[in-house]
Amino acid sequence: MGRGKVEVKQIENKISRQVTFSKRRSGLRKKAHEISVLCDAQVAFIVFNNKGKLFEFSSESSMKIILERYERHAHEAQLDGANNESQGNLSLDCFKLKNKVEVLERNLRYIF
Amino acid sequence: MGRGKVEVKQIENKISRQVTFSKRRSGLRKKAHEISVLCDAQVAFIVFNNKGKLFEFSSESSMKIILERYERHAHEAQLDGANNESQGNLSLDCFKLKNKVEVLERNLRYIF
DNA sequence: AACTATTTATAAGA
DNA sequence: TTCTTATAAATAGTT
Repeated sequence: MGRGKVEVKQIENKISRQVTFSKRRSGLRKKAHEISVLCDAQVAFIVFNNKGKLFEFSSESSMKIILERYERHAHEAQLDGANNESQGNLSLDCFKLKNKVEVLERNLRYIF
Repeated sequence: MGRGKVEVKQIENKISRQVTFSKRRSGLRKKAHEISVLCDAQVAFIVFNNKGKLFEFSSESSMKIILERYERHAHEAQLDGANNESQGNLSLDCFKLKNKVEVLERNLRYIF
C-alpha cells in the first residue's frame, strides 16, 4: 500500500525500518481497536522492536485482564487434554489436535 | 475499505459481525506478521470473540516466549520504579510516567 | 467462498 | 517527525 509494492523481508535501511515500524504500529493499533468494537471482541497485542522496546495495545482498560484470561484459557485447555488422554477419549484428542494444526497452518501461511 | 464506509461501532447483525470478524482477524494476522518481518520485531496478539473463543498469533514459535518477555519487562519496570522511588529519583519517575501517559493517550485516540 | 467497487493504509517523497 | 500523494492492499456489500 503505497508508492511501491512491499516484499515481506527485513528492511535493511535503519531509518526506513524505523519509519515503517512507527507507521505500521499505528495501523495495527487502529485495526485492533476496530475489530474489538465492530465485532465485540477482546484484543491485546504486544510488540517488541529490535532494540527491545515494548509497545502494547489492549482493548480493555488493562492488558492484565486479557493476559489473565489467556492464562486461564491455556491452563484449562491443557487440563482438558490431560483428562481426556487418561480416559482414553481419542476422538476428542484428535479433534483438539486438528484445531491446533489449523491454527498453526493459518499462522504459517504468512511465514512461508 | 469496501463498498461502504465503516462506522466504528458494534455490528448488530450477527452474521455480518461473524464474517467481518473472520476477515479482519486474518487481516490483523497478516499485518502482525508483516511488521515482525519488515521491522525485525517480536509480535503477539490475542483475541477473544464474544463467545469467548480464543484466537492467537505470535511471530515466535510460541506465544509463551513473548508473554514471558512481557512479564519480565513489566516486572523490571516495576522494580526500577520502586528502586528509584526509594532513592528519591523523581526525574526518572516522571520520565516513566510521561511515557505511560503517552502510550495510554495513543491507545485512547481510537476509543473516543 | 468469490467477486469488485471503494475505502483505507502506507511507501516514497518533500 | 509530520504532511502529501500516488498506489497497493484490505474489505463491505453482493452474488
